[in-house]
Formats: sequence, C-alpha cells, structure tokens
Amino acid sequence: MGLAKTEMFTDQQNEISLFAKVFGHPARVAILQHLFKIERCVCGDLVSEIGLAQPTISQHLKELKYLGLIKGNVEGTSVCYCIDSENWLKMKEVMIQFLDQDISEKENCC
Amino acid sequence: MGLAKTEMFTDQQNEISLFAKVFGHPARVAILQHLFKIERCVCGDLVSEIGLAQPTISQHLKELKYLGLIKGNVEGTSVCYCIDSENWLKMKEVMIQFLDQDISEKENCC
DNA sequence: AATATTAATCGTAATATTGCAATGAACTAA
DNA sequence: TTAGTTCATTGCAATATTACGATTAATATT
Repeated sequence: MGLAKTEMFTDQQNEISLFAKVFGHPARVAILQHLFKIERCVCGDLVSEIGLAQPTISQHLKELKYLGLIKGNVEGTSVCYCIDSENWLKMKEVMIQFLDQDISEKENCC
Repeated sequence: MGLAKTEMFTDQQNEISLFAKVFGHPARVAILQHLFKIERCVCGDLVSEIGLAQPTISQHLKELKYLGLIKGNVEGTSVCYCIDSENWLKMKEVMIQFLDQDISEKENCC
C-alpha cells in the first residue's frame, strides 16, 4: 500500500524514520552538505551545483524545510537557504541516540 | 520518475542515503530497536512484537539484511536474527560523520 | 508417511516518490 | 511599462515502496 502504519509505532520511532527518510535521497544529502560547506548562505546556485532541474531541487528544499532542517530567506528575486542549526542539533541528538545503541554480545546466536 | 539519479552524486552521498533510506520506515526502526533490546536473538516473535503481517516483516528483514545491518541464522524451522555489530559500527561512523557537521555561523543570513 | 510450524517468495493492489516541462508569482532593471 | 530573473507550484509520467493473501520450501513432530 506504500503507506507506513505509523499508528502502531512509538512517536520516537516515527520521528526517527521521518528524519531518516529525508536523508534517504542523495540529492538532499548533497544539498545539506553544500549548505554546510559554503561560508555564506546559498541562493540559487544549488541547481547548477547539484545538477538536477530547478523544480526538482525546489521540491527537495521544500521537504528539508518542512522538517525544519533548513531555513529560507527571500532576498529580492532570489531565496537564501541555510541550515537551521538549532533544529539540526535536535535532530542530531535523536538520530545519534538511535545509532549509538550497544549490542549485548552475550548470547548472540549469529 | 521515482528513481534517484545516483550517478550524479558521490559514493559517500549515495551510501549515506542508502543507510538513511533503510531507517526511513518505523517498522525497520522498531525491528532494530527490538534486536538491540532483547538479550538473545529474536526469531519469529517480531511479527507479534511489531504487529505487521509475517510477509511484511520478512520483507523488512530482507532489506536490513541486504544492507548488512542484521544477520540471520536458521535454527530448525525458525530463523534467528541479530544485529551485525561490525557493520553497524561502520554504518554508524558514516552516518555520524554526516550528522556531526558544524555550521559556520559567520555570515548566516537566515 | 502425514501433519504442523516457521519463514521466504510470489502476485497484486494501493500509495508514495522522483523528475521535469510548463506555468505562475514576485521582484528588478531597462 | 516591458522584459528579464529567480524560484515556487502544477500536472503528469515513470518507478518505488508498503502491505498482505496465497503459496511454497524447509524442517519438526507425531
């Protein structure tokens, strides 16, 4: 059905999967890495930087914005995007807590 | 087109997005958390634990196995799954390196 | 051998995602 | 005003994902 049954999982599990999902496309990873890398805010050059069509980039940016990971600022005809550092930090904590689990090797059968 | 143009991204970006994608469903997050939590390997009780049909769980397990994050061991009629700790660690490094980027707040316009 | 148990696979329906051409909206420059 | 720039939105086609019933394969039990 292509639809996750979110109601049967915890809020934490759903939150983790939502964050992970947005990182589940290399274009969005590339956009975020670019936003981290450059010293100033990026404006329109993401299209030439990434190599996808403008509507496609716009759509990816929308998803990143929806989750609060980036902010957009209108500057004349162009829009300036950058990482929302506060929300990025919150996301990071959630994700790292999930990733950083330790295995009790005690009775590992595999 | 529903298909990521992986050839235009770096190996690292593709790797990150592949790992992230597998965490992009709450059932797989739940399966992994359960495998971490229990002291011994889970076998068939994931179906009752998670609450999805057996073929669905089996499919999710297959994806986790494909990425190397879990291992499966046949034990009679049942199969015993557990975290592949070595690969989990490798994945963790890749993901944390991506998540742990710092923002140069210098000329942040937003 | 006959039956039961467990999990994988197949087939299929429903929905989601990705990508882009075309268009629209907002501003700028001439 | 007119034309240009930049980015968002719409609409659509192609593909992917999710879920599960039905079936199959493999082993256990009787």
